[in-house]
This record gives sequence, C-alpha cells and structure tokens, in this order.
Amino acid sequence: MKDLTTLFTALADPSRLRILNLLFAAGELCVCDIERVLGFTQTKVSRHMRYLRRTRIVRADKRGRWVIYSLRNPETPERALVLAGLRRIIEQAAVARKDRSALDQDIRAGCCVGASLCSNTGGAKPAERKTHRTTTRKG
Amino acid sequence: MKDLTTLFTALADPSRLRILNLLFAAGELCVCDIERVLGFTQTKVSRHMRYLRRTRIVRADKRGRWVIYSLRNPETPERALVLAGLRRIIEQAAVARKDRSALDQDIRAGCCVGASLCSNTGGAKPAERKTHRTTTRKG
DNA sequence: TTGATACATTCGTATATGCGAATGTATTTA
DNA sequence: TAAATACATTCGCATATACGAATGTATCAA
Repeated sequence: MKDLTTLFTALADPSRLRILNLLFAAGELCVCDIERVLGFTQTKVSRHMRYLRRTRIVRADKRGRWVIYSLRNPETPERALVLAGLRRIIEQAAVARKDRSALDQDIRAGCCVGASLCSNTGGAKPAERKTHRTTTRKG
Repeated sequence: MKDLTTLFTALADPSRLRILNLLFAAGELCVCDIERVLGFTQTKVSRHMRYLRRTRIVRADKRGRWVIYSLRNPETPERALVLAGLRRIIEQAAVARKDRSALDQDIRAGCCVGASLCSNTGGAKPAERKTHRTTTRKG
C-alpha cells in the first residue's frame, strides 16, 4: 500500500511526467540533457531523479563524470500495466509532444547521451563525449 | 497533462485507495457504509469522495437521503489500463484484504447499499433502507 | 413543525512537497 | 595541483494537502 502511494505520488508531478516522457522516447539520458531540453535547473532535475530512482522506475548508471538515467523494467505485470497506460496518455499531451521535438533537436545538435541514439549525423559518438558542449545553467 | 497529474494525485493517497478498493469489490456504496467499514469520519469520507468525483473515477447518485457512489467507466482505454493495473495491485495489499472482509461482514449485518448485494440474507432490501441502523460517529 | 439522519462545506492547523540558492563531492582537463 | 564539469544534498521558504471540529443543507419520520 505504501509502495503503491509512493508510485502514484511519483507520477503526480508534471515535471516528473515530462522527464519520464523524454525517457520513454530516448531510452536513456544524462541529467544535463534533461536540464537543457526541459529548461530545468540542475537541482530540480536531480531532486526529481532521486524520487524516480527511489520508486524504482528509473536506474542510474555512473559513466565517468555523467550519470545516465534509464527506465527499469517494471517489477510486476501490474506495475507494467499502469506504466503502459501512463505512457500512452502522456504521448498525447501537447507539452509532451513539444518536449519530444525539443529532445530530437537536441540530439541532432549533439547532446551527451542522445548523440549515440541519433542516426542521421556523423557527429559526436559516445567516445567523444569528453568534448562536451557547455550547458546553459540558470543559477 | 494537468488532467493526468490530477488523476495520479487522486490515486496517491492511502485513504482514497482503500475507498476505491471497497468500490472495486462492492460496485456501489453510500458514504456511511464507507465510514463504518474503514472507521473514517464522515468529513473525511466526504472530502475524499469529492476528489474522486472531480477526477471522474466515481459517480454520485442521490437516492432519497443517501448518496450512492459507484465506479464510472474510464473515459479512455489508456485510463482503463491504469485503473486495471491499480486494481490488481491493490487487491494484493494486506490492508485491502482486511477491508474487504470487513465490508463483507458489514454487508451481512445489513448495511445501507451493500445489503442489496448480499446474497445469503432475507434481510433489508433496498426498499427497507429507511430503517437504517445508527452509524457510530466519531465527532 | 420539530428532531434526526445523511452528506457537504468551511475553517484553522499540521505536515508534505516543490522550489531556488548555496554548498559539497567526484571526475576530468589543463 | 588548480580549475572546470556533472551531479547530489542541504536549507529556508512558499504552496498544497490532509485532518478534525464546527457548521450548513437536504430529506424523512413523528
């Protein structure tokens, strides 16, 4: 029961839903990718990722100086049902559509993690991520 | 998006989940049924029912001096997925099991709405609901 | 018409949650 | 070693939410 309310609390925030939308689309992303695409501060992204991690919706993998977040497989078929429904609902939301095209442009411009997912570019490959473009922080 | 966070906020509270669990089991219940079975105050039940009504998860029908709450059909297949997942998860929770047996006992004892659902009794029928046993209020 | 019942709403308060600002930690580059 | 980068955490504040107590509004019985 506690586990269930924790899950729904995690899904009851627009910022976290927008982050999940990006992860549904890209599979995996680092914090600074999410910062740029959504225009969030680093603190804000980090806090929400901790929440999603705690709920075991996402996994965090440290690679060098980046932390790559990706979706975890749902632990039960029931949770899979809920997340599948969520995914289909969120795909239709206007903000979510906009965020996905922003993500697409960011990937083509050569972002951190998304770059490896971008098909039509001869640009940055994973190995070259060390020459990483500067993020535009707010604070 | 706003609609989605409203839905998940509605599901992110243990009291509302326990109420939904009863409605999954009984189909329809009045406020005082829920009060008795869960040991909630009338104010608490009423407030949570408003939330669930606002989210269009439940419907309220006024019958005489009772208000009968029942589950609505989900508006979209996507929402149906989410609620189906929720239902299966909550069915497994320990508290939810206990609440359902308490509901069962209450139905056999002749509660308001549940009485009409109780098969093994010659007791109160819907038409006789006016002779309604006193609720044990807290306040 | 008076009182009881069933439910809704308002009010003040306690707690939870989200936020930016500031700071801390690990990693990489120069 | 010093500076920069990527991310996490802490802190104080603003807002949201849940709660009981009190009150309001129908409905029905006597």
